[in-house]
Formats: sequence, structure tokens, C-alpha cells
Amino acid sequence: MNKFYITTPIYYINDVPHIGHCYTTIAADIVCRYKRLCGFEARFVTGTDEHGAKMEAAAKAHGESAQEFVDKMSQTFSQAWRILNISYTDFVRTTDPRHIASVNEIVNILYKKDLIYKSKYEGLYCVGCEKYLSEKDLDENGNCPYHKTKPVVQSEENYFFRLSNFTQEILNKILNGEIKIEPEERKNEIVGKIKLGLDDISVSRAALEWGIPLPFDKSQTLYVWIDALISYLTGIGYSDDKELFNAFWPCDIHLMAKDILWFHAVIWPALLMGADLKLPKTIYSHGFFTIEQNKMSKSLGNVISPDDLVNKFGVDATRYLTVTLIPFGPDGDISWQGLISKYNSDLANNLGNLEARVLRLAEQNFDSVLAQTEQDLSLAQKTADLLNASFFGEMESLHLHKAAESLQKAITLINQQIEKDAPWNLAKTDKAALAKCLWSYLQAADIIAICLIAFMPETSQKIWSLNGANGSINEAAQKYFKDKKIVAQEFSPAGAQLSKSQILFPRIKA
RNA sequence: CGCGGGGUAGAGCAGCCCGGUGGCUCGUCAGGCUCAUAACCUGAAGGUCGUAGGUUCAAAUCCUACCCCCGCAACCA
Repeated sequence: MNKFYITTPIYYINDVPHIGHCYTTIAADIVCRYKRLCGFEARFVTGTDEHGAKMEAAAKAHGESAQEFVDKMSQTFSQAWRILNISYTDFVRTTDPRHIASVNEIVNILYKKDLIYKSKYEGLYCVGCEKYLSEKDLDENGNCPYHKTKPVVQSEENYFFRLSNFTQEILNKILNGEIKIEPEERKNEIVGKIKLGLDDISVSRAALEWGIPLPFDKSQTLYVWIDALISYLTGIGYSDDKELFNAFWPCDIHLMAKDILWFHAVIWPALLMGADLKLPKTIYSHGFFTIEQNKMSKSLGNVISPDDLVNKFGVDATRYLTVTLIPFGPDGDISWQGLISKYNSDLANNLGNLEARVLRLAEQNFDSVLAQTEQDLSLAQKTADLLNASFFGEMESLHLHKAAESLQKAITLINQQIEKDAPWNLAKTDKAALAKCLWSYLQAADIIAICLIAFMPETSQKIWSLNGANGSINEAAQKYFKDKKIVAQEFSPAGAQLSKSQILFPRIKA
């Protein structure tokens, strides 16, 4: 069976999950579910990044030990993903022993190959911030912008990774598409930066307890970013299941927000090359949200949590809205008003209302059982044609908002046909014709439901069942995705007991 | 001249690579329908496509200059 491997970043857990984390994770889940329906055996790794100075500080601020703190925070993430129905196959915590084993293995390889070496790092250190600042961080007087004090020149012994060795190779591989960076404009940016040259990077810290000690020098701990990236290997068994690892590496898609593209597009491939591992195929970075034109920030109090969304819209609608509200790739602005408006138009008015009106007609005229009638698959075929022309291609390119758009167009197509048929008139004149029409709507709606699975797994199954189709929609979908064939009796069969009309998505007042 | 993106109807976007009736979603207005969640369907109004030049029979689309917005600028996770 074909293999597929997708990752989200492992999230830095100095705070609870918000809509940004959800965005990446839901998107990855949708892609992963879609690939499974396409017949791939898929792995999906997410997790939490738990080391580093910030984490120590955050724990201290909460009056807890670092371990207590990360245990608790990590749970808020895994819990959020459970609620959102995220189908990950592994959740890596960087404090897991198996992860520490992966890290040690990789770091040792790099050290033995002399790709990691000891050197002196000298920089401007702000005592207030407890960190090094670069020149550009300083204000016009050369002071720390937060503490208004002059930073001191300080140096420490660190280990460095020979990133510079890989400059040309990485550049070539990005340019020739061996490492695919998407979207295109971000790729240009990365290429431009690499062309300016790469310096070796410091990969260890001396005075940091909360981290993974370097196996060859326990007085230093590994810089958190290197630690974090290696989780992509841990999550498919690098340290404890080499067979699994070999089956799924290299990764098909690393998905992330644009802020961390540099690490994934440049540093990560270099580390992998250094360790003689294959390179990820696609690195896809999506945009940031602003909320009502403002940056998302705690001090503004505009941070949207997964709980906020689920309480308002329910799980499936949250999944759908989060990834379709803005184009997938560039930055975008979201607002409660926008979310509600899209919820009402796409889910309540279009999809939900379609289900309700069709089931209601069947209920009123046939007591929810459509007898065996002449088959008319023309509407279902038209729906399928529309989706074949757009939906599948958009899914493959990760244009999730466009894929959803084509689903909406398909639903509109059915609504238009209903208008044309005017089944409420047929109810008075020609029951056989009415049954035939209703049945054709059900078939078409079934195709919508099948394509909607990745976005809204529960709603899809529900529509499938309401429409009198048998069994699991997933099996039907796998079959359908393969040959795109409409087999009427495997969808809503004639004679099936339909559900009474119900409201799938109640309208929400703004 | 650090790098990259963008400026298109009230809002959000597509079109630009491969010049030739400016399209989509939401909103607004009018009509239709009554099966449906005041939903659905049809139609209309609304844009000198950032500015100024240039190329061309013809430019949102190609070229030049300028103005404005945003992101990145690498150990800040």
C-alpha cells in the first residue's frame, strides 16, 4: 500500500492552544484523512516541544517544576486535538525517552562526522532579558528596547553545526524541486536568503538545565530547535521501530506557519543531509491570522481558543470554518462576524438546508421511504463531474479553501435542480416523478457527503445515514475515490428508510 | 539601491505567467417559489483594476518610474 506521512510542528507549549495551532493541525488532519480515503496508509505526527529557557521561566511563573508544567500543558494540546477529532497517529513529546534517544543518535552521528564542533559565541547579552540580542534588536541608543539598559558583550563556549557546508547543496535542491517549498513566494524568499550565505549555527546552550544534554558533553544542552525538528523522526519510530521508520521516511509534507519556514526549509534539510537521511518532499507554510485587523495577542485579549470555537459552532463546523475562512497560504484576517457569516451561508443555508428540504419532502409524501423507481443518475453525475474537475485537484495542492468552495458549488447545483424540478408541484400531480427526483437529490447529496468526510467526518457520516445509505461512509468513499463511479445501490438505495427532516446546522444570529 | 509579497465593486479574494467582452463569495436592492433553518432560485445596482508615463490596432494583464501597505532580515520556539 502507498505510504503517506504528514506532520504539524510540535508546538511550543509555554501557553495553551489557540486558533493558530488549530489551523495547522486541522489542515494537516484534513489532508491526512483525504489521503487515507485515496487509499494511502498514512501517518500523521504532531506533538509538543517542551524544552528551553522559556519553558523553565513559564514553569517558574506558575510555581511549578518544569516537568509538572510541561505534563500539564502537553495535555491541554492533546485534549484539544481529541475534541477536534484529529486523527494523528503519534504525539511526540520532546521529553519522551524515545525522543531523547533519537536526538542522541542524530547528534552523535553529526558529531562523529565533525559537523558539530566547539567554538566561542560572542554577543550582546541583556541581563534583564537573560538572552543575547542582535544589533537590530536594539533601540536608537543601542539599548535593550525592553530594559533600556546597555547590553554587555559576553561570550560562551557553544557547539556549532556546520550549516555553511550545505549552502550550495540546499540551494540546488530547492531550485531543482527536490525539496519543494510552497507557496512559491515563500520559496523565493528562502532562496534569496540562502543566496546571502549561511553561517554555522550554535546548537547548544551552556547554562540551561531544562533540555537534552549533549551526549558527548553533558555540560551543554541541545538548542531547542534542533531538538524539536528531530521529533519528526521520533514520531515514526526512528529510535524504537526502524522498520516503521524506513517505511515512512522521507516525510511527504511538513506543514507549518510561515514563521518557522526557515528552520524547516534550510536547517532541517542540512541536518538530515548531515545524518545521511532522505529529505522531506514538500514543505508547506501557511499564513498568519489577524483578528479583526489586529495581531493575535494576549494583551489585546483577542486570542480565540479551540473551546471558544467548538462551543459556538460544534466540532465539525469548527474544522470546516477554520481552514476555509481564509485562503490557504497567505495571511488573512478573521473575525467572529466572518465566521458566523460563513457558517450560516455554507453550512446552515446551503448544506444543512439542502438536507432538510429533501428529507422533508420524502417525509411528507412517502413517509420517508422511497419505493423502487426508475433510476436517474444525471444529477449525481453532474455533481460528480463538477467535483472531479475541481475538488480533487485542489485537495492535492492543499488549496483547502478552494476545495471547499467547489463543494459549495456542487451543493448549489443541487439546489438549482430542485428549483427547476419543483418537486412540491409534483407532489400534487405525479408521485412517481416526485420519487424519482427526490432519489436523485439523495444520490447527489451522498457524493457531497463523501467528499466532505475529510473536513467534517461526523457530519458526513450523519448525512450518509440520514439518507438511508448503509454502513460506513468511509468504505464507500474509498471505493468512490478510486474509480469515481456512482453505484446507486451502494449510495442511498431505493426502498431505504430515510430519516425524518432535521436541522444539521442551526442558524446563528450575529 | 537588503529580500519577498501586495494595492481589482461596501468587505474578502480570482484574473496578470500565455495582452483582446473585468469574474467569484458575502453584503445591498428587486422579483420568484413555498419543500426548507426569514432558508432556496432568478435578476439588478455597484469598479476610470494604487499613480504617472511607455510599448501595442488593443493592457488589470508587458516595460519604466513613483506612492502606499505587509511579511522576512537567521540562533527571538
